Amino acid sequence: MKHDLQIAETTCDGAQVLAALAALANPHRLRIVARLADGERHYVSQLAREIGISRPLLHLHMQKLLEAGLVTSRLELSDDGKALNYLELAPFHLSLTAESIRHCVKSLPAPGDTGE
Amino acid sequence: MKHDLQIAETTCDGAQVLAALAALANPHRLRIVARLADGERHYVSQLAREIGISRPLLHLHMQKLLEAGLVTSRLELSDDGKALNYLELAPFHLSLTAESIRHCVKSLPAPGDTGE
DNA sequence: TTCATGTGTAAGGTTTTTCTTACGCATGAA
DNA sequence: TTCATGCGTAAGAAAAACCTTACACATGAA
Repeated sequence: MKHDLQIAETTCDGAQVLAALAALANPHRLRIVARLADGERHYVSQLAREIGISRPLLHLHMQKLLEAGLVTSRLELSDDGKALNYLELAPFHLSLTAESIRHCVKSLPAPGDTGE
Repeated sequence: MKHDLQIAETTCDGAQVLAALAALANPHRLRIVARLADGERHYVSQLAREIGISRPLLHLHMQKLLEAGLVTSRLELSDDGKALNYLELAPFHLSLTAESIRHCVKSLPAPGDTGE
């Protein structure tokens, strides 16, 4: 069985939780995720039109979702030879509670720490 | 029975979800929440010392948590007459999935909309 | 070739967030 | 009074996020 990206439950990597939160804390990116969850397949130019934002802007937001691991991308060749970049949701479940936060904050680098 | 601030499950106010995400998407604020969940009571000057940040900085982050409704504050008078501002966690449960996001994005104002 | 489609990214400006320093005001104790 | 504690907030710098415009490259079709 394939597991979802279970965030903040058992694994509890503070940095990962933080990345997911930052990635989702934006209206455009929430809309992107929402679209990608509608059962259809979407490539980036198409998705940009659907959401009503420019392609470079979508690319920027897409990048954050990719880096957080919430979205994956796959380049495909269409029938007429165009290279289409299809986006897919990485199934995730972010479950946050004061208690779960208390737990996963322990794995956060200290305030002045650079993580080295 | 008193309910938690159930975010993104049934209520699904897009703006509220967004506010909660933005409020939590910061390492200092995660630490604040974590501290407030340790069972002790904390007033702001004390909390700032515990976390290791300046009081004005804590005040700033505190503000975001207050506005998102994740934290409440209550002014109390100590035995020696000082006014202490005690912070408390509003019990919350943020459960986010692609599907739940798809649902609550519907209640988000349109991209160019100012919400009026 | 020219056009319409797709891909990416760099440069620059605006806006927001983040943080520090410096105020001002109140209290009780020394 | 002076000091240590608590409270809040304003002003300005620094950093990060956000967004637009413009570029470069590829393909198939007209």
